[in-house]
Amino acid sequence: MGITERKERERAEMRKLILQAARHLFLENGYEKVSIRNIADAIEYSPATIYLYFKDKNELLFALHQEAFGKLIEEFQPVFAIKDPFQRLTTMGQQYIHFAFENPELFDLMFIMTAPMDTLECRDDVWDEGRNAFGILVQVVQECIDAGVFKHQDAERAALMIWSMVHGLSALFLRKRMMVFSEERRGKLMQEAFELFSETIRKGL
Amino acid sequence: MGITERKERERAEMRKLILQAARHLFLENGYEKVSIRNIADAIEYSPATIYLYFKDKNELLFALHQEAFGKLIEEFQPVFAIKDPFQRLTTMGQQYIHFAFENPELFDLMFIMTAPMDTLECRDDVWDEGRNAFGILVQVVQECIDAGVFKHQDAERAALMIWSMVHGLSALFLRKRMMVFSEERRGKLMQEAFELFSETIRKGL
DNA sequence: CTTGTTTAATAAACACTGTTCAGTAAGTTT
DNA sequence: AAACTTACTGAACAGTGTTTATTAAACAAG
Repeated sequence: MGITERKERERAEMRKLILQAARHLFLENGYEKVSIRNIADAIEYSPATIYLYFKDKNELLFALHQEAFGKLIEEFQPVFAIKDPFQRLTTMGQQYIHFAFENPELFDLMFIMTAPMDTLECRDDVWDEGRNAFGILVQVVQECIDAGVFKHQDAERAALMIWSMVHGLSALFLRKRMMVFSEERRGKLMQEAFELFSETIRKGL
Repeated sequence: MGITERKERERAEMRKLILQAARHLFLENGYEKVSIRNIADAIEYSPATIYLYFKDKNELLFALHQEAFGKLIEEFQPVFAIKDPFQRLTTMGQQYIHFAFENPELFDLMFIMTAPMDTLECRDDVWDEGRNAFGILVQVVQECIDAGVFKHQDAERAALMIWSMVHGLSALFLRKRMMVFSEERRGKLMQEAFELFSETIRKGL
């Protein structure tokens, strides 16, 4: 009876179709302007159909959020080829910021919006995507410790500190709080702040 | 002719009444669940009336955002009494995080939501509130430099680095990204990360 | 005091939103 | 061929921000 399997396949394909349309609209117009009806129109189905494949909009956003983590980790791959552990770490930080700049909507979904997190919370699940990505950072920090670049011994603590700095810089920018600086200075100042941070932890951590 | 002045006074009072109701509902139920109709109901006016006093919802949010900066700076006052400049700085950082924890909705309005910033952007104004608050930080950092605590000489650059770290920690928590850690460890780990940062800049900046 | 004019407030509508549910039509099983 | 299951949808519900024509009150001028 390959029939149940075919149905399952069709179901998975429909989910993919919905996500594909959602992703497209999302990246094109930004989250705020994408409604279930828009997605339904794009795939030429009724809005109600989407609810047969996703519990609600948050679950759909969560699925996109998962996808986005795949993309981030993919883009992280080149840094693992860098030999020097400290340079591996700083390049990773720069990559995080770069990802935020180049994929503002995805970054939002991954690290700023609460909506996708609510699906996790209501079924009190763990945030695997975040855990894994953070795990990578912890490992790179650990390698810096092992190489004697950092004197401090708690990799997780240090990783959280680094993540916070790099995330803060990105989030303040994306949420338009870099408006304290003139448009011309903004980019340079952010780059300088990041470099200052790198130097500071190299000397002081 | 005190008549135009009275009208102006009445107008200001109405604005205050709207903001008061909005603030109340906002803090009670969170931004997402407060509609113009809710506010109108609370003050027993028609929804359309609100549009006679605020261009749109964003402008209303911007007004609340301004208020919130007043509260933050008010709560900053005690730190200026601290003599040691470095301790003044670290206490300021802790105060920022504390404010985010205790006033999540206000913090959101001030530093995370884009909506209130959009009113500034569309009338290409400057973000005075952010400028002033950041200015305070820059000054405290400058005092650390002057006292010889930091070797690095660019106060603004250092201030942006510090703001980013402290903001990142707060924002990641408020937007539920501390879910990478178990509920028990969360608070302690954040505190430790902040202290590690303080130590690191004391030694390395 | 009665005009004419300005102002403040509103009811109603517009074009949306996420979500639910009864009903239909096709696919599958007996 | 009849019974059952599944996939899908139209229509509705209860909300959202915002605009506009209309009304009623406050004010100014003759």
